[in-house]
Amino acid sequence: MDYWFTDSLPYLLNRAGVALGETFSRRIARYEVTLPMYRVLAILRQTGPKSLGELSSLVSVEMSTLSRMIGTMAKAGQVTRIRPPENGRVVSIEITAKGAALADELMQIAMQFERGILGDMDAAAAEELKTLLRQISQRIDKL
Amino acid sequence: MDYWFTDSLPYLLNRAGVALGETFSRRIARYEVTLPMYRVLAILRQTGPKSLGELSSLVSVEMSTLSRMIGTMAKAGQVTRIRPPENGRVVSIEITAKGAALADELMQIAMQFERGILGDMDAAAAEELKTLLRQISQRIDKL
DNA sequence: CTTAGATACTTGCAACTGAAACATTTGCGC
DNA sequence: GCGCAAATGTTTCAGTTGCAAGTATCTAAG
Repeated sequence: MDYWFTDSLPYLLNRAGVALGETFSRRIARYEVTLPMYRVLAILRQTGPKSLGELSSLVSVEMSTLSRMIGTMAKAGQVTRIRPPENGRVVSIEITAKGAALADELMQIAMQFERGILGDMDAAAAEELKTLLRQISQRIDKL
Repeated sequence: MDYWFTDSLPYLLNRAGVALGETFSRRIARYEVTLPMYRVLAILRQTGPKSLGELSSLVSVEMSTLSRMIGTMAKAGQVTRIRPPENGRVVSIEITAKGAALADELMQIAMQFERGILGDMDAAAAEELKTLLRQISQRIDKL
């Protein structure tokens, strides 16, 4: 056997991803925001309004789940749903001032968190890692 | 702002992980095994019996969830629960012959899958990627 | 030997999720 | 323009999850 499961890419990726997610979730818990919610806020903050479908694929969350999530975020005053007149099927999600402020605060935490993880890791190695991760995502999409 | 969310490590990691997981799940769906179940089978197959707690941390699944999962896997005849006489608190999970055969089959698929993803990627780069992922998991555990 | 506390797992319950059904709007072919 | 298929979200419902409480076993102190 030349295959060792715990050395496989999906295993290592999942392991690191779950660990990162759990730890970061704990760090932002006091803001009453879940990790997927933070992702939505960060993306809206940095790239402007998005439709549900776009958001769904950007944050890797099922549209039905996301629809409900946006509902609670709207109730919390972090985002608003807007039906653009030019296309009544779409729902454009926009971040509010309150949501933007929250996003800024959380992204500060995220920055520190990432520094803590990458830590003394070689900056070039970190960039290489990210490039490989992007390649993997791309490659799977067209698999 | 020197921070770009969609270039952050947790984001890229999650994105790649979800994509990998979804695609692989679809590939093994016809065996009536979920991805976490496959992980359990693969680990038991390659490293022998494990307690629930050990399995839980190895596959990054909550113990309560895992306990129920092992229940359905036991019903399906893939694993057995054993109370070792020397320690009655622990439950030792062992893979059955049927489970082992299934694991072997699924790991073949996983091998092909991984080859498909890494594809033409430089073998050294892939190894580097894995090393970094291991480092990240370790680093978070002691964060 | 008894009992308090720790460990390891299981189960009950409320909350959440995903797939499928539904609703609405748009665009296309005629 | 009219009817129908496709696109986009929302809602429903059955199944799943995670936390907290419960159970069983072990360890150790007195």
